Amino acid sequence: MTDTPKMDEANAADVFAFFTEMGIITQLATALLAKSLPDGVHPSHFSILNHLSRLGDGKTPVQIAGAMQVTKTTMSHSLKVLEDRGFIVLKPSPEDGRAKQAFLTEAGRRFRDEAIGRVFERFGSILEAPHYEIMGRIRGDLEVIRKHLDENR
Amino acid sequence: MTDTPKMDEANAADVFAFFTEMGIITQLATALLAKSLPDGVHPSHFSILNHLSRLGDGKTPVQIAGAMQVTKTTMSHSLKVLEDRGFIVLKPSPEDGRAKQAFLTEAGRRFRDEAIGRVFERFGSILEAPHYEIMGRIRGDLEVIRKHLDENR
DNA sequence: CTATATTAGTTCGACATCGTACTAAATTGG
DNA sequence: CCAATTTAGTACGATGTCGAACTAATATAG
Repeated sequence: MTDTPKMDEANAADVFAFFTEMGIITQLATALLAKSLPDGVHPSHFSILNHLSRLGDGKTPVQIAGAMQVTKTTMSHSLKVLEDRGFIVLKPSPEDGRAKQAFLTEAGRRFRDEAIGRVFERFGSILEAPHYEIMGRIRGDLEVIRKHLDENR
Repeated sequence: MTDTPKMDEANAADVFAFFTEMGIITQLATALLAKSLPDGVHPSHFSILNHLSRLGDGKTPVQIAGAMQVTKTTMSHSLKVLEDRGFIVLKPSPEDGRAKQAFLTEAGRRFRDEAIGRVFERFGSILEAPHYEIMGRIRGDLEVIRKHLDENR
């Protein structure tokens, strides 16, 4: 009576279809985002800039890596790219000798603001009212799934 | 009066949250899938085997690439990996001199069947009734979004 | 029919991402 | 306090993915 609800064939098909759908949507959206960005700026780079802009800079690479759900190895590489482009600067943390902190430069902030304009424009020209409705409506459901997966990885 | 519904700041936040949520879920699910597979077998490889098993083999690389939403370059590489592992064989198409066809080998079929067992086991041990309910319920909504993005890329 | 355009697949170079292994700094336990 | 452990970041190699350019085969147009 205390059985964990087993995944049967019926569920399995739904689960599979669900994650497939998720993957394809993510991939299409990422491609769309990539089209809105100048050559050489990867969507992941934009995400980092956007993260620093929205939630404040001064974060450490490990913190950003955690937020972006990538390994610190990847973040180390991405931050180097952003630094080479002059969009961020990395300073040693005054509080922790091991850590660094990432700060947006003026150029980085400007780039992010301009890019987000183009991103909104492109997505806005494609999405229509029913899609906004769906996105708003199922957001809570997605959050439930995401949190559960995150807690059980 | 015929304005395309503009994306305003309110929508924008929802849209952003939506795609962020989608990306994270996809990434967590992919990581979970990767954990269910033996070393050296990438989730994308498994997806190809699964596709051939579910929808029938004999498909051309371009067809598979379309279904998996990757470029034919990527598919060419992936199929080579699968062929090297003895999971598929590529034969020239008898109907089109340019094309090839991918067929599952016995080993490939066996591998897929065993892998999907482990995948179901792992996902089944994590997902619970409410999650199945959500997945089934919002599947149609996701399909709407996916189709629309697919038609407008 | 023949020239042109399209399509299937590969090759090549670039790059994001990851896992492993390493160094240095901080934290914890005895 | 000191040793052992944990944590932040980097270096390196492997691999999945992509875009551009190419070849060969098919389809189309005149």
